[in-house]
Amino acid sequence: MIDIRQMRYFVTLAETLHFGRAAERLHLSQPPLSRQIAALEKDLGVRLIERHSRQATLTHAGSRFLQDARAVIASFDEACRNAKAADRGELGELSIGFMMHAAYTVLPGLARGYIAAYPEIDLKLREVVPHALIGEVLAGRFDAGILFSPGAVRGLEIRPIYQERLCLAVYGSHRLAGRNSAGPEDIKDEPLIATSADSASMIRKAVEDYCRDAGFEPTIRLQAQLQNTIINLVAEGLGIALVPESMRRLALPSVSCISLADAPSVEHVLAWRPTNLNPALKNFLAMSLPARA
Amino acid sequence: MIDIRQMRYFVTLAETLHFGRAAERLHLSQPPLSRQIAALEKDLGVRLIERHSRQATLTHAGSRFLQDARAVIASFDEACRNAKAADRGELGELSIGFMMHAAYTVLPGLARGYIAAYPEIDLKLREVVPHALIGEVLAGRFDAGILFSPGAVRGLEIRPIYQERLCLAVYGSHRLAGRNSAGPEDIKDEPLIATSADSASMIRKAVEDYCRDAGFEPTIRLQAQLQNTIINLVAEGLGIALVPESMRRLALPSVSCISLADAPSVEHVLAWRPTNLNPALKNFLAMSLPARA
DNA sequence: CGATCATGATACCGAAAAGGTATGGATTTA
DNA sequence: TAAATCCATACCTTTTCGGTATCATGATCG
Repeated sequence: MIDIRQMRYFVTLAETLHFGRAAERLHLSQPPLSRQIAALEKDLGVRLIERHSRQATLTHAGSRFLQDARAVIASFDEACRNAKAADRGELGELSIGFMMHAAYTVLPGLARGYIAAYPEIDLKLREVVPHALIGEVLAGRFDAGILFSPGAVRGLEIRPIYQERLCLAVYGSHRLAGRNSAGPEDIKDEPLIATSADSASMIRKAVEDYCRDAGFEPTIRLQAQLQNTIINLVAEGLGIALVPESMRRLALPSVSCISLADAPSVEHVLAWRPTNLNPALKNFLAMSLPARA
Repeated sequence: MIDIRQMRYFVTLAETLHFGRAAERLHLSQPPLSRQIAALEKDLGVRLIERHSRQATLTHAGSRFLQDARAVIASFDEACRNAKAADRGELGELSIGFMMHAAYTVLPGLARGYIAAYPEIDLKLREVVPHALIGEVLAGRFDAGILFSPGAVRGLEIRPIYQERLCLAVYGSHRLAGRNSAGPEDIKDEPLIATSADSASMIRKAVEDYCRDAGFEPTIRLQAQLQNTIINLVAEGLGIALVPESMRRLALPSVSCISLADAPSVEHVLAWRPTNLNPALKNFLAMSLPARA
């Protein structure tokens, strides 16, 4: 049966039009080359090269076959290279699910760095509401997720990549609006706006712990799912809120963010299934280490 | 070394994810398949398939390799098919040089028929002034030429494909203008417009022979290279001319073409080098036979 | 929990194929 | 006409391939 080796032989022969020199270039003696070419022609049922006493010439079929064989060999070699590249995690696909907060903190740098280092990886990024993310990663719909630390989850490996402090968002006419910093005592009797426990429970928990450590229960007036909503409601004067510092970016002019003494913090983590064999994931994880600082 | 056979094995294996069934489909027993896959993986330095006790799964590199291998195999098989098709003259290139007259007679039908029968042949048609055509065919710049019969030419095979009669082109106010037919006696003392001997010598020769057979020498007043020019000069009343009947098509309204008794004729021939090995030429020649009538 | 089954790997053997050396035949060159 | 060039062929050795038999490892089932 015809194989790629015969194609390589033929291409070299076609380039030299000389059995002896082609064989030499192939690190082969001349008779095996003659035989392989003859076998190739026999299997194809087509004469590819015309042997004259002085110099050989390609037949029309041979010259067509030369074109095609070059293309086949190139794609063959590329297939082999691609397999290795895919194995090294330099070629393929990597899908990352992330919660919205990550878009304001670690995601941009991480994605930029990864794309620059692995341009051949098709990086798919999709935002997912935080509480759905763990399930999606577990189900294999994402190679990794960026979310607030959910504690230990069976079947997931988790690594902190970013620690973010909360700050106090107040509306312009609020009594704290001009302050540089605030402490837990300042929010003791303030009605707070917070995320519902099921959407971004880590923030909610951090807020509650912060208040409890100071000896009181927070007064949650309003619950919203999205941080944008919370900021908006603060702007409308319906209450104040503890929000991640990165949310400053989407704070409206009428909202000011005040640093908190001993500010509570929430942790961004990477989560992935340790059984995930996507080689691209390894590189992504390796790259996410230096970015930790 | 990796070869295309291992790729085929791998593709089948990847499609079944089962060594036993893949081997069966390949008309092979299972151990050789296992060994070939192992060898493939070893040569690539990449694990392509994960063996579990219940079912095998592709690694990421394997699934990439599957895509690529399919493409390689397809192009490999196509290269082989193409070589055969090229050898049968169904794929490749065929260049035909033709004199202008052919565009009014045999060329359109021939080209249409050939293109319809051999759509994968890149048919290159180029008009060439008649007296240059023989040289170009001899030099190999055309696979064949369509021209007036030049008699025997060393190194060329020649085959008549069309016999065309000459007719008499006269201007509107000429005394013969109303006639249905004419004979040699009618042009005895007429000043004729003819092609120069070096451009379309066959027509010139046919005209001269026609007159000489009737016992007189033609009076050539004007010589032109192109038939269009001749027709134009006739229209301008500078003389009358014997032109191939197909030239009626480009006759101006003021020119009428009159049939000649015992009309002289010129022969269109195909000319090609018998040493030309282009398989497409054989088919073209075969096809030009039925068109002879 | 042990027997059985399914699945792929390994060991070993004979057949096929590949490459090497020596040489022959045809044609060109000196 | 002798020498040289070039590809084909003959023959041998080595390598590779596929086949059979068998083993190791988990999964399945009574």
